[in-house]
Amino acid sequence: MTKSVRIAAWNVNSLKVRLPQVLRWLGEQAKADKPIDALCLQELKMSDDKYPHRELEAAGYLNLVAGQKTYNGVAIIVRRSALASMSSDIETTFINPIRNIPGNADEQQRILAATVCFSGLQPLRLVSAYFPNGQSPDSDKFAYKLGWLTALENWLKVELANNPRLALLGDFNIAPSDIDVHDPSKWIGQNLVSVDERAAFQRLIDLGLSDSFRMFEQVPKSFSWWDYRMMGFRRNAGMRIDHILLSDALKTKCSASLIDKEPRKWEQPSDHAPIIAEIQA
DNA sequence: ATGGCGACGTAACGTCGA
Repeated sequence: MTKSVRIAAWNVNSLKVRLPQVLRWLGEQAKADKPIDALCLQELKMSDDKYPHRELEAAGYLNLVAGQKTYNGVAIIVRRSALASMSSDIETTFINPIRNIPGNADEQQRILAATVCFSGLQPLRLVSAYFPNGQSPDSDKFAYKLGWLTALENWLKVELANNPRLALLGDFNIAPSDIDVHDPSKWIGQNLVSVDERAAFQRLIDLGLSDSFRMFEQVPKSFSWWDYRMMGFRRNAGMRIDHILLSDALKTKCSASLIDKEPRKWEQPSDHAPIIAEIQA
């Protein structure tokens, strides 16, 4: 019997508001016999003490959290029954956890990494990432974004050497190519698509990471984020800025990569859709 | 069409996201 896991990422834009949808999505995926074994969340917008451990544990998931009030905040959620040993202990489930980029002092909670051992699979190194937005190329926030990207690249080089089976999942706030933008002519040089950001994305690829989504045939105009304004979703005026990057060792094991637009259609949705990659043993 | 939506904090709007 072939063993596989589904790993996913979702920028929920406030877990306080979106918890019911996270639970619904996890439940529907499981019911459809496509359970999510690991879910990396971004933009929790809550401190650690507000995290809904109880509700998610009751649904069968264990949680590692790097929270922050108001902005940012990331988590890794794993399905207990998919683990190699059905632990209920966070310390033994999430091995070698890392919060933030080592050596890069930052108040903003944007990186959470841990190694997880699923039943039937070699250990997986999961990195839940919320890249800075950048606001606009002439802003201080953009300079922060570029500095952060360099720090990430330098850290991941080491992390990949130590953990060959690595997945980087989350909201990259970069549309890697013009086909990831609904109207590229309107976006030339702007935040999310600028030459500097795309060069930084390419440097991550050059470390030995692959954009799992582009390993498979996809329908044109596939996006992961749509502006709440201007009826962005209804017009499919979106961007593909959420990604699952896989190391070479995982790339060969990946059997599917997709964006699930369904939750974006629900009442009071996040502006991002969840993304999924399937990894075979 | 440069604001439009939505969440947050603090208490009727400003700030931020992308």
